[in-house]
Amino acid sequence: MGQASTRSNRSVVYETLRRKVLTLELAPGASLSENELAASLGVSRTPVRESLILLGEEGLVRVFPKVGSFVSRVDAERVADAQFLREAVELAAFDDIPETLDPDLLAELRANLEQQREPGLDIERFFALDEAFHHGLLRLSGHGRAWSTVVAAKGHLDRARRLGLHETNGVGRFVDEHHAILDAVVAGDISSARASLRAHLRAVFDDIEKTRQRSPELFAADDGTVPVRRSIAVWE
Amino acid sequence: MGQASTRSNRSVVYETLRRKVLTLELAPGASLSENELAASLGVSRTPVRESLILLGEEGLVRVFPKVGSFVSRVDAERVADAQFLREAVELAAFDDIPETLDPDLLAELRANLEQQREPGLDIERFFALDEAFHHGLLRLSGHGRAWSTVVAAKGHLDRARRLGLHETNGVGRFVDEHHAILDAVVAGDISSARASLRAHLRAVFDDIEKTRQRSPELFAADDGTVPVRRSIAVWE
DNA sequence: GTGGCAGGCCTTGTATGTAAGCAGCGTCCA
DNA sequence: TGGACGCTGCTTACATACAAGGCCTGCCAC
Repeated sequence: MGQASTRSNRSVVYETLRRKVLTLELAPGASLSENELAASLGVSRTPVRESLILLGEEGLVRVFPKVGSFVSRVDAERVADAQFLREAVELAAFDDIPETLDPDLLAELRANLEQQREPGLDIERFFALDEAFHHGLLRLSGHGRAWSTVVAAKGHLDRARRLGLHETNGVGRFVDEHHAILDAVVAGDISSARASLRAHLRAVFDDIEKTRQRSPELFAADDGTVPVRRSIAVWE
Repeated sequence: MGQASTRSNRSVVYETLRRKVLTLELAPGASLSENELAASLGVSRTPVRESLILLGEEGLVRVFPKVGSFVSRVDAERVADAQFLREAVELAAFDDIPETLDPDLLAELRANLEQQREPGLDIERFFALDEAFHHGLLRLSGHGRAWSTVVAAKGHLDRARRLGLHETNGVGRFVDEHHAILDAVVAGDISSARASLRAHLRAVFDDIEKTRQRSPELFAADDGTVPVRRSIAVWE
């Protein structure tokens, strides 16, 4: 493998696979053969296997011993779990926001929101900005490191958001809510900020629920049975 | 390897190592050579290596490429992170407690508390009961599945509690607090239950902080440098 | 005595070989 | 026609061989 940096092959493979799963480029239920992936990526089975194990721990992949590995289906229960967790963490963080905010961080958040307003914003770009914004809110309260736990748990939530994208009328409303939240924080009105953040997170979740009611087949729960082998086209 | 069940070697190795790290049987800073562990456990390097990777992801082990793997030191920052996360999740769950509690689950919790009162309670037994109790509280509100995320994040917290054990005057006080929490829940006084739970979790954390101030050397932060090689005796 | 360099040992990272097991399909028999 | 059985091909699980690089020790020069 010809990567120039010092990063391990496993890191590269893991992040590549994770990104493809989260963006639905690898569809739920798709087969993930160690051999095929290794050949596609030009590495041996070892780093691929280790990546699949890690993704399995996150719930993004299911490994059936001696049978096969598959992208996990978007499980409504796990989506709800992730929603509960992120809401709990993000709201609790607001209790610890200091009186005077870190000016550099605040400037960073404002710049982020500016970019969210840019016309013709690509949806993947929006998701990246959205992530950075929520992470930034945690950092404001000194709890930035808790974000990694949230990230690890909310894979199903992220996939569900993408599933419902074509049902959403743009992201402008979410951007407005982001502004409202930050404004309240800057104004020192924590209880208003909490209410705005809660409403925002609930709105995102309601959007997902709407999608689920319209297209329940996208949310077929993992019931422990093995998906149809060689199901969907998979890699490249 | 002669295990009779169908569990994979990796699961066994992972759980064994994890338990030994959490109980401090494997001391912070101890060297964890893949070869040595494989020989000790009678398996090959593969399942050992995969377990170390998973433990690394949890923050319980640090892997230095081409140098060695070591039990991570108890990092005060990570302890605080875990405390914040568990408090956020457990308190948020109380918002969703139903009017009528699951009677089976309630009986289970009461039985648990009974066992916590048994005289001559072994400390490891208490920790197991404590875990089950807090997990049960989450299950009461329908958020039981979030516990696994908390568990994965609070490894450092658990080790810190054990470090301070000899400084604690028994666990009776904690048991009393458990009773107070459950009583408030049963009485339907959620705000009182929240207050009791928060106080309880803070008390646990304060105990840890006290230990840290008395024995800061136990909490030497991981600074990215490699621990002294062959530091402490390690396995068996 | 002290500083620098080199070699050997140990480490993890990766590749590949071997083992064991499930699924599905085809065949054969009733 | 339907059902059971066995084979074939795939999978992951585990073991092992090889590669690449850091650390430590000891020697050597100054």
